[in-house]
This record gives sequence, structure tokens and C-alpha cells, in this order.
Amino acid sequence: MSRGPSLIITEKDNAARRIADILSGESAESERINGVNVYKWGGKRVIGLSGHVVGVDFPPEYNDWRDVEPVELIDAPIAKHPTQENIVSALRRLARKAGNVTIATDYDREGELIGKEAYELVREVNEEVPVDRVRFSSITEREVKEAFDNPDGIDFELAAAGEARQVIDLVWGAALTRYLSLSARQLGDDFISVGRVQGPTIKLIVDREREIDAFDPEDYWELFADLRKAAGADDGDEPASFESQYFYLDEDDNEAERVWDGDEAERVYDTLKDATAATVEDVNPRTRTDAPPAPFNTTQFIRAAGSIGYSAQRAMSIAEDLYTAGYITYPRTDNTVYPEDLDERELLEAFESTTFADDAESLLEQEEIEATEGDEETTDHPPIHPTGEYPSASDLSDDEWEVYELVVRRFFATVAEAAEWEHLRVVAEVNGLSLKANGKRLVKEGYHAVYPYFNNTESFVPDVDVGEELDVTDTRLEAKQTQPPRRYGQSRLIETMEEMGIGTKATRHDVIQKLYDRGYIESDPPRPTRLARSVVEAAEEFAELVVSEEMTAQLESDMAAIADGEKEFDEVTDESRELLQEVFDALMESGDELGDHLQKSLKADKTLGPCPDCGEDLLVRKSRHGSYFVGCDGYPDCRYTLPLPSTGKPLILDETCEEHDLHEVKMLAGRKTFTHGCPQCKADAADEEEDEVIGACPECGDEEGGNLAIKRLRSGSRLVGCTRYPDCDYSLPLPRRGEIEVTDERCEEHDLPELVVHSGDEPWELGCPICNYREFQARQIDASELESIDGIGEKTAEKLKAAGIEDVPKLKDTDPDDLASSVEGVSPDRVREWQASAD
DNA sequence: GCAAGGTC
Repeated sequence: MSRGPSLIITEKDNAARRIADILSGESAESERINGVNVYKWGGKRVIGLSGHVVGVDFPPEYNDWRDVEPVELIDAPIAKHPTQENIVSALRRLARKAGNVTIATDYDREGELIGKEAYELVREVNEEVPVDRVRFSSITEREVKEAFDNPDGIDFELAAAGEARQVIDLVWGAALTRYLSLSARQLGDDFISVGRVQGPTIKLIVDREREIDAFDPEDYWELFADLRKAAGADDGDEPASFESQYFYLDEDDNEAERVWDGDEAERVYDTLKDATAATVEDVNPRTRTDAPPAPFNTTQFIRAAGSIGYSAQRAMSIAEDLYTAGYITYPRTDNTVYPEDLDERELLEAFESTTFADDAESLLEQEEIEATEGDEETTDHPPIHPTGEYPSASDLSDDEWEVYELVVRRFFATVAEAAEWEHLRVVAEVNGLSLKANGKRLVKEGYHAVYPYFNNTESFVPDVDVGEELDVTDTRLEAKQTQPPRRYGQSRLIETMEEMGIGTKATRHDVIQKLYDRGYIESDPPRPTRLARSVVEAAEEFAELVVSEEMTAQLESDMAAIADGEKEFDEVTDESRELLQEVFDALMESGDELGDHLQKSLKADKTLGPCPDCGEDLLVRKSRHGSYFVGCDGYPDCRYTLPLPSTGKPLILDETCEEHDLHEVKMLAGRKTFTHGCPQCKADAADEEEDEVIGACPECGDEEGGNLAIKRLRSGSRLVGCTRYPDCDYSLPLPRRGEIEVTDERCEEHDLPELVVHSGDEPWELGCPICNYREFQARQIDASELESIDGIGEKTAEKLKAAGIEDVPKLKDTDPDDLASSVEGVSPDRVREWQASAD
């Protein structure tokens, strides 16, 4: 019997392509089966999956939430079904003809499970074919070849550990989510979810908020004195003056700066204030080595990107794009140790002819190039680093470039030398009181030279000698209050989740996004809604485990036991089901209380305050068109409404309007976020504001005599509109904020006054509102896609993009002759036509 | 319409 071709299965397309290149010596060709890439050469085929291509779920008869009691899900059957049909059928087609199959999924637990899933799909269509498994830590020639020379078998126990996790997550998550949603009558889009990872994450945020609520600020005082080297002792360029702070020894003999008693603070201040001289008592210089940071894992990458202004979600999305384009390595990794195969010197050399040339060369001049290492070393992917494939600046958007540069510079930092700081601590005495100053100076820049993202501000303290007399030039007494703990920011939250062992490198940022989508958190840094508090309270009462990190810890140890053959899959999942059954026994005994509480919280999250017409609650509601407005809970008996701005998602603030007793509203819209304030005040103000006529309406001025006026709408927005509205709906946008001044200058073309906006410090000229709107539209076109230009269709746009012309501004900046010569079927004249229509 | 884990 003749053997069929060898089939290699990887976890993703990218890995398939690289492995094919390595094993074929770059001779592999790609073809598409069912829209899936397959790489082939000789008698070999490589196909990449897309992670899990099958998923676990209950049978369809369990789909209706109202038909099935949630408790029934605990013992409901669970089956796997394909979730990526095209990949599954491509795999089946290849597997039928295969003479042998090699599983080459990622070298971790989930990879083992994905491999086993592929194995089962293969077995469905081919009972005979031998299947083996290869494991490698990074896709390099040496590792891959070595792995394929020494194939192993699938570790079915490790895969079973992963399956136990799938089952437990599904059963707990689905049963409890449905129970909460049904009890609060929240079906459809607004269901109430809980799960093994969401639960503890919400609790983390809620617990912090509880601490903040319970916080009782305390008054304290701090005292400062400016000291100066005595006249004439000025040395060179350095200032001779520096700030020092009062301190004393507390009961435990520790240095303390905070004075808790107001009278005491006054006494110290009086003594300091009258003093003219201080005597240096102690001078303590110290050198500190500041080691370069470890290589990037996902969490630390997100944190660094966060410090330059990217949300976790955005940072990961950009990293994903950079990875797919081949510029950086796989962005989902826990690993903080570069693999042995990585030749740091070679990678540095790849940057010698780039923007980073100076930094790369200075690093290459070091005698030894040795990378830092973090604590975590894993077998699936290397830490995030640049691949050495260099993008030209025009290949990347500004944001992508900024993130790419961060990854490059982090790699540089990990092979750079340590920095050195010189600390200088000076203690001086004034009339029996102690003052101290801590100076620090960066004496050796080290890795900071190539990695400018860390704060390295110096604080200056001059050289002084013990016994030296210093002038006291100024003294200050500052009244302060202790601050509540700070809310978790997104990156801090992800770091804490990592410490707690919940979620994975690939899911933590998604979980946070999910909490926003489900109405558990709002704003940034995230704060919990009432709903989140109620869900945590309910869980604490009935299902402690689902909001506790213990659930994951227990699961991890059970999974380890399954993987080691100490426990069976059934044993672990059965135990978990029993535990969940106990939770349900208690839940069902508690009656309607839980649902009522959840419903109250849901309403409280939307409540603004009393309706002026009927006294019921005014609520933020969503119209059928998706816009937000304020409506009365007494509807349909009471039809009172107020409009809200059309941009953004409303966030109800703690502050209330004194006049109307309504909460103020903030509109969340990314960079365009603004505070709207009390919607009643806004509406009243608009009603009172007189429209200001500025000229004839270009639409109906001649025929009907309509005029253009500056108007304020009840939603708070402002526009130039026709006085004949609604018969004529001609309008031009105006900024929401600031005073608008109507000047005497008039636009000749449109016979309208030039407008000036006064907001903030600098007034700015808006000009003629029609001209302003035209310019705005032109900018919109600039930023839009190529297809928006007449004469450019989908195919032409694709060709242009392949030639590096991605958007309209780039098209406008290109020389027509150059472009025509590099794109087939395009003449210089055609390019000029496009450019003209883009203007 | 559930979870969490892969990947895009």
C-alpha cells in the first residue's frame, strides 16, 4: 500500500508558514483549500488552525433560557462541535489522504488540547493514519528540525486537564449567568454574566471601591524649608539652593514626615520660620545600580504601552497587527527569558541601517552583550521582541509606529548596561529640629539612553560637609489629608489578575473589555456600577467560589493532578458539579430577594433623580435608534423627557445639580469625552438663549426669506440653522463649548460673518461657518479610504495599497509619474484626476 | 443571548 503525503498541523497559519519554510528550505508553495492556507512541497503539507476549531456546548434543546431551568445545565450533556467550518473541512480533506500526521501545535496545555482536537478530527475520517506530536519552544531552524527528528506522542492526560477546565467553565458560567439573568428578568442583550475569571475580577474592583467608600481622611501637616549654601560658597553652574523636609522619630524610632497634630505643626513651623541658619549633621552619599528591565511578556508590554497612553485593548490590537505584518514576535506570551536561539548581536545589527542606527551601534560597541532575564520561562513563545524585519515609516500608522518603537527600545534596553545613580542624603539641624533632603543624580545613563520611557528625573542636592552652616531662605507649612487607595487602572488590574493567577496572557484584556460591555464597570480607571456591587454581594452570599481566586487555584491543582495521572477527568468534573449543585440549592431557597436586589441596582445605575412633573425617577434610556435620552420611570403615564448629546455613552456622575436634584452626566466618547452636566439645566439654558441671526439662509433665503441663526439646542449642542426650521433644515455644526463672537468681518463668498470662539485661554478663529464646514468635510475625505474617490474601485484600491498608497493624504502626496510606473494599468493622468477630485 | 480559552 502506498503511503500518502505527510500532514503537519499547527495552531495558527503564521506558524504553519514558518515551519514549512524551515522544513522545505524555503521551497514550500502555498495553496488555498476552502479559503485556508496550505503549504506544500514534496510529499508534505502544512495546515494552520486558528486555535480551537471546535467548541464545547450544550445540545440545542438546552438553548432556550426560559424553557430550561438553569439548574438543569449542571448535568446536561456537553458535546464538541466545529466552530470554524472551513478549517475543519480543509483538515478533513487533507487527513483522508494523509500517510502520516504530525501535531505541531503550541507547546503548552491549551496547545496540547488543540492538538488533541485536531487528532480527533483526523480520526473521524482516517482510522489508520499514524499520528505523532512534536514540541518546540520557538520556531527556529534548530529547534524545529530537532523536534521533527524526535517526534513524540500526544499527551492525552494533559489535554484532558484542559478539557476539564472547558467543562467546568461552561457549566458554572452558563448555569449561574442564566440564573442571575432570569431572576433579574434581564434577557436579550443585557444579561447578567458571571464566570471563573470575570467573578474575581469584578470583586477586585468592587472591593477597592468599598475601601474607598469606607475611607475616612485624616488631616496632617508637612513642613519644608529651603536651604542654601552660605554666600560665596556657590560652586560653578549648580544652584546652591535646595528643598528639605522636616522629620522626627516616631514611637518606633522610624523617621516620620507627617505631623498629625495641628498645634504641634504650628509650633514646629514657628521655630523653623524664625531660624536663619541650619547646621549640616550628616551627609550620606550612596551609589545605586539601576538594572535594565526584563524582556516583555504580554502584561509588562501592556503596562508600558499604558504608560504612553494606550488602553490594554488598543495596545494588544496594535501588537497583533505588528505581529501579523512580521515586525514583532507573537504578542501573547508569559515568557520573560529570551530563547537560547536568539542571537542578540545579530538582531542589533539588523537595526544598523534604520532610524535606530545610533542606538543599535552604541549597544554593539559594548564588550559583552547579555540580555536580562525575567522570572518566568515558558515553552510556547519567546518574550515579545522585534523580529529584525524593519518597517518603513510609511508602512505604519503613527500609533503603530509608536508601539513598534516601544518594542524595539525594550529589546535594546534588555541588552543595554545598567544605569547608575548617585544618591545624596543630607540631614541638617535647626534649633533642635531635623531637616532632610534626598538628592539623586544619574551618573551613568546606561539603558535609559535607549529606553526613554521610565521617569528618570534628578533631584538636586549640592555637596555639603558635616558642620557646614546653611542659610534657611524659606519655610512652608502644608496642610494635607490622607488619600483613599487609588482605583485600579487597566494595566494595574491586568498585573493583579496575573498575580492572582486568573485569566491568561491572551484573555485578561478581553475580560476587562467584557466588564465594560456588560455594564459592570464604567470610565477609566474603571469604577464599578451598582449592578457590579449587587452581583458581587449576591455571589458572596450564595456562590463565594465564583468571585474568588480560589476557584482558579483549585482548578489549577486539579488540572495538574489530571495531567500527572493522579486524578481522572470524571472525578474532577463530577466533584465540581456537586459543588455547583449545592450553590443552586441555596440560591433556589432564597426566593425573589436576589432578583429584586439586582433589579433595583440596574435601575439605580440609570437613575438621575426626581421627575419635575410627577416625582418618579428620571432614567437614562436608549431609543430604538440607539441614541440616549432621559425619560421618566412613570412612562406611559408621565411622558416627561430631556434630550442628551448625540455623541458618546452617558455616564452618571456622583455630583448632583442643586437646583433640580439631578445627577450630572458625562458623555464618554474616547478622546472626545466631555461633561454635559445637568440635562435639565442644559435644556433650560437652551430655551432661554436667544437665537442670533447672522445672515440669509443659502437654501431658502431668496424664496422664503429664511435666515441663518446661531442656535443652542436643548441637548446642549449648538449649530447654525435656518429660522424656518423645521420647514427648512439647513444647518452647519458649531463647537459645543465656549462663547461665540460674531465679528464685523464678513465672508465675501457666502456673505456671512466670521466667527471667533472664546474657550480656554486663546480665542480661535472659526471663520465663516460655511467655509469652516467645507474644510471640515475636506479633512474627513482626507482621512477616509481610497474608495471614497471617484474612479477608484475596490480592485484599484487594492493595487494602490500594495504600492504603499493606503489613504487619501498619501495619494495626494505622491508623484503621479512615479506611481503610474509602479502600478500596472494606471496612467499619470489618471492619478492626476484622482488627486484633483480628492481636493 | 451563557464561560474561558485559543486566534484574526
